[in-house]
Amino acid sequence: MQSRPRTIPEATVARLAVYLRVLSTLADGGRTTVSSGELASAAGVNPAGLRKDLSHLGPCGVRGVGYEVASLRDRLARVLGVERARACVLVGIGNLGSALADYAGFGTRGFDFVGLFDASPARVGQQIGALTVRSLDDLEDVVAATGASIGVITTPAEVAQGVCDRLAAAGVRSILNFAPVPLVAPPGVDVRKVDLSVELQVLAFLGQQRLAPASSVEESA
Amino acid sequence: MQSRPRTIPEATVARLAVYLRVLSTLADGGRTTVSSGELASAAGVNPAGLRKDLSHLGPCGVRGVGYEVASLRDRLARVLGVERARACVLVGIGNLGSALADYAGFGTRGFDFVGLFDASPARVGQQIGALTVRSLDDLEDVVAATGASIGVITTPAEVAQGVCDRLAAAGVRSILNFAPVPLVAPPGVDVRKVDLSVELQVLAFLGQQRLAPASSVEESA
DNA sequence: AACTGTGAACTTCTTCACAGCC
DNA sequence: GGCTGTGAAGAAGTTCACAGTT
Repeated sequence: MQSRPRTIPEATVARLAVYLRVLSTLADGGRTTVSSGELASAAGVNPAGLRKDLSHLGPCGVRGVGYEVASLRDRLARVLGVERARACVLVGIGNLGSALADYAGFGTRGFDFVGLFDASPARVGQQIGALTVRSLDDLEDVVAATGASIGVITTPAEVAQGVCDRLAAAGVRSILNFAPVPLVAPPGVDVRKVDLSVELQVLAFLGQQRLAPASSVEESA
Repeated sequence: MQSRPRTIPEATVARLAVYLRVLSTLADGGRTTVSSGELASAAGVNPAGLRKDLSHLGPCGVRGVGYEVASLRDRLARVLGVERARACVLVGIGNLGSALADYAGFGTRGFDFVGLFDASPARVGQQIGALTVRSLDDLEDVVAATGASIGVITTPAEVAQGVCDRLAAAGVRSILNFAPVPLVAPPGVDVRKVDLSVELQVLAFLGQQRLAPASSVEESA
């Protein structure tokens, strides 16, 4: 009664989200069909990998022809759950938090920010987009009232674990953490981390490693 | 005349940056030695994996004892190149760009922002931290004058490729791209991408997949 | 002829288990 | 005894090559 494997690999899910974006652009441009090669090149991946990614959803294209842009787009949107808007709360309204709260990219992809929170009285009351920053004291009430299932943490590292605990206890099931500290959450709560300074550091290291391939990793004893 | 392999895997480099941060915190707290288990737990990784990561640098610890906090910290800092400050330019001073320009985490990790650029006259002249936003027209001059080797792109997707081309032509060797579009760069120029809406989408999908493990990936035909 | 879907080879990353050293 | 360093096993992800379909 079920032909597809139930789980899609994480790496594939990330690429599906990229394909969805490319397909939306193509559809807006009036394009009706596209081949794996063309789609892969627009998404920055290998064509065979793209086909393998799509194969997790079952047959998506027509052999000898390619993929139908609009229907593949809709299928990806359905699989990724873009249709049903998911309520998100964001804690820590510093520079980064403000940027994310205002980031238009989220709204069109199924995410609906329903609460912005900060511990600092100076921040509370501030208006960002359509929302007003609220006191961290209101966190549990808002999560309960909105049924928010996703939380984003952009606080300083020192308080991130405490915020994580409160989000999990309030019923949030998925947390995106921008604070530079690993968080532990109870079973049933996913945490995903984005570490901006690590990204820069990796980039810089790989660049320097590429430039000096013949020398040892360290030159001093 | 060279005992270590010349290349460190990318996944390992990312974790080394995390270990460095944890070690700095431990050192500031007065800690002198630490075991792989403790360090791994603070970094959110498996102890055996941590030891394997460190093994790429050669022997780092003392068997039966552990690692010396300060010396391991210094060694990681040296390997990752934190000592020599690297000049970075940032293009696209919207909300996200402003947040990154102001992000204190970069300064302490070997990155020195030397130029902020935006195409909009309304942004030019704005003060962020110690820097003034400059016109995009000045990009090549500033890169040449400062020898910047790293560029960060936080522009809208439509102009990101053009900015990438100009950065590469001006001599930037490593680019961190926050625009939601894959960039192509000439050989010798690394591009690394951070896609915030993909991160949220993956998080949301994995959460929903975990909640519905028994049902098929899609329920409608 | 063109292009998808997929088993198989390959590479990369992670985890394990234990030898070696303090 | 305790902990590091590492070869070996295992898991995950990527790429290839081609069978299958229109």
